[in-house]
Amino acid sequence: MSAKKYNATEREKEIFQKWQEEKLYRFHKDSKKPIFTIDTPPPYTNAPWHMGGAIHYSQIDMIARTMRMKGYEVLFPMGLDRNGLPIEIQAEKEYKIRMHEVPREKFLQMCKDLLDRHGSTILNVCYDLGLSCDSFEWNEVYKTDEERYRALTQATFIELWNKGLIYEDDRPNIWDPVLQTTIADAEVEYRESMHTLYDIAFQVKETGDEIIISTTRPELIPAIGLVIFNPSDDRYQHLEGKTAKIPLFDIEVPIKAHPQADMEFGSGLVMICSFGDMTDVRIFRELEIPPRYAINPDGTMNENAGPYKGMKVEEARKAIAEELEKQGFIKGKKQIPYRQPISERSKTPIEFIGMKEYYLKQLDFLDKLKEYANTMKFHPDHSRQIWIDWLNRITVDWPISRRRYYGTEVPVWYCAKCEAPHVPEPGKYYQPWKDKAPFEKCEKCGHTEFRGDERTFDTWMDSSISALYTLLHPHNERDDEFFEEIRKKRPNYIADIRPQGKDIVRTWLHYSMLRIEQLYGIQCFDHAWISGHVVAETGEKMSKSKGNIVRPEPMLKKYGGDALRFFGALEASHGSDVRFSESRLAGTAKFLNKLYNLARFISMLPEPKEGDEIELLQSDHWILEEFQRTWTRALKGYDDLNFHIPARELRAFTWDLFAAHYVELVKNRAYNRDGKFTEAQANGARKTLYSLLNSILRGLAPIAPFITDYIYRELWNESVHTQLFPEIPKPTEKYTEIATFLVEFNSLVWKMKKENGKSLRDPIVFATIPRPLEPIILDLIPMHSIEKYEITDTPNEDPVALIKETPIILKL
RNA sequence: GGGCCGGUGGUCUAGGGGCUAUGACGCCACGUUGACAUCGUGGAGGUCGGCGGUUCAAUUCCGCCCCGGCCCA
Repeated sequence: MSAKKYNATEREKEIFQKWQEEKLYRFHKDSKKPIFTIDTPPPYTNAPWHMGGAIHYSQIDMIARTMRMKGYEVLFPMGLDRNGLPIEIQAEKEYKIRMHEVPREKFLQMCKDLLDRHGSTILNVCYDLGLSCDSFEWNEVYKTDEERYRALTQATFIELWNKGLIYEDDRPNIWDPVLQTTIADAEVEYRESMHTLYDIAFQVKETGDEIIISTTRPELIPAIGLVIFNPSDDRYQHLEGKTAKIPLFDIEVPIKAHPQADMEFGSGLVMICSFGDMTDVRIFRELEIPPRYAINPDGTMNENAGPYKGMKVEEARKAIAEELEKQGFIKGKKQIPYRQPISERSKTPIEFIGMKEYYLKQLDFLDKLKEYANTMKFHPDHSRQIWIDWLNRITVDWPISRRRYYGTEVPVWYCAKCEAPHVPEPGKYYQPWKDKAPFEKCEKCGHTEFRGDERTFDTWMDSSISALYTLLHPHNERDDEFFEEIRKKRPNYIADIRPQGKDIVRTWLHYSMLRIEQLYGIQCFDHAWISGHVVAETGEKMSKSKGNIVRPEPMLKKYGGDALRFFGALEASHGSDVRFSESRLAGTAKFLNKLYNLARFISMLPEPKEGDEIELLQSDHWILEEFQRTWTRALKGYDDLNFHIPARELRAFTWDLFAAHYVELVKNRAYNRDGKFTEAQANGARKTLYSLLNSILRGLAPIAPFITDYIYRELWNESVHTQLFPEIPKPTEKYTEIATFLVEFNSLVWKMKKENGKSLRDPIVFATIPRPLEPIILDLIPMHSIEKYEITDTPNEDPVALIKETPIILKL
């Protein structure tokens, strides 16, 4: 360790290489240690990461390393998520095509090419961060679009099919007109914007009275099914059972009282159409009114819209509003804020359209899941509520089929004659849109020809079994024996922990819990570790449109993986968002340099060997006790998987107390050039320095794995990552006063010498030293070159006042 | 409208009934002290979002309000 500076990026590359060669993080399934399994989120491969991905995954790595240092054999796989809509959208953009207009095979290839391109960019960041996934060394990174994985998705589908949990139904679904597919309610988000609210005049057929109905969507007038008012709305009681005549279109619909009508909204009369929103869907179903669609799946108006047929929804809205206005039906217009439901995939407004789709039952499982929401451990605990809130608002089963190409195929064939559905044996990967049906003849009618289903699954059907896949394939090879064993060891859950972002609780976490409950009747996870977002320094989301995206690569190049990891640990108080700031990142790099130089100093001293005489002085006992206190707090943070605490505690101890005061205090003794101390006493200081450095390195290893390993190997020829956390006795609480007094005393001495233009080595002729520092007097005297001193007491028992009032007299 | 999280020096943040309110970044001044200028020492900078309440004592607990973020109607 001769270099004055620690060149992080250079060293880190070498160290990572060494880890690979040594297969340091290999998961040994036959290990005697208890096993801990992590369901690593396979990052989605449609775009490179911003800082968020880098920080998030380095924290997940801290979980793995923490558990290893606690004595567990850790299964920490790595995968790449490659299925589903996001990559399809990316491909459409990149190649400027529409999926449905390209041959299926060709489109699949386009997606694959893009996925391969982005995948390696992400993995390179993982290497630079020093992630300790087994997969890196063995080229075992799994991909959710490989045959093995898709075969498992299909096998679980078939199993649930056989259990009767899957059904097909033709009902209004949330429809993305741009992507031309059904989506799930978990894939809907909202965009707040101003919309025009039109007050439209309808006529009561029986009386000829005019009634006013307010709507933001006049284009849905041809799809109207009925008009409702609130049962307790006195203004409209007389309308019950009457009929409304619709302007422009020759339609008459009933008027009814219904509690869904909001008396405060517009006139209090509401038109119910097929379909404007989920409420419309519910009311149509409840009152058994046949739907009258006005919008086609491609987002244009159909023949029910009469002259507006063929127009896009927005065009029709405008045209119909204009016509209503022209004919005098518009009685009022105003701009109102409106939360428009949009597809989180295409970011465009959704419609409700009837389609035959497959559904996975989830309503029947909500009670059980709510139970799990209470028994599963959440980090931080309050993130539990995110899932509970979602569980409480689920009202429909999960539509799982998608009219898209790049995904796991729905493994169903239909009899070409009687349409009876057939599912194959689980275990193989099926592509019904191109494979020959694996059936001789129809079970129902005996016909021998089949038609394969052309749809794929919602990509969460794949992602929601990642915990299962990684346990069944501990090295990305099927291993049923291992799976059976681990199932026996932990009868109540599948994987130990799911780390993930808070934004996908209602999807990834929810669906994972649902699937494993359906397949095995148990919790998927013992722990859910939910992290916040990494946002820009201003607190805003990082987004392309704002142009505030920070890529991790340049930061890694400049400051190194340890610094970025340490920054993440320091800034992410558990569960809260992290504001990225380059200047503070640079600040953590400084600490790593400090740690390096501290180690460099210690390494220049001889390390006492076994058999050497060693005498610890009270200074040594004091700093050991201080570390005990620090480590107790740090370990508590590790126990909670809240890395902010050990990062903060260990940095403060290492820099502000150990390096700044203890090292200065015992320097003379450790060198012992003038022989003022016995060799045993000198060894006491050296021993303490070495043993504390050792503990600090092990304590920091999960957070800064590169530099701690580099130093540890230099000094002890072993990897820090095969060690355990320090075993430290409970703090003795014997020297609780020294730190405060020492810091204060040193500060005073340094200040006085400085004010008097003296060098720190210049002697102090006479000093009075407060009583609490008496135990460390042997080191304190040479530290400040004190020639004569006196110990002073003070009548005041308050330690703070004591320092102030104790006359520390210094004569220079 | 409801829920959750948060509001602490210029910026970011720790803490949590009584210490002189923590640390980082930035700023100012000085400085080669046997590991370290990615350093050291010293310094300036805060009515801990607002208003009430509980208490001998509130930045901390309670209520209301304001502001920000996220989620949901």
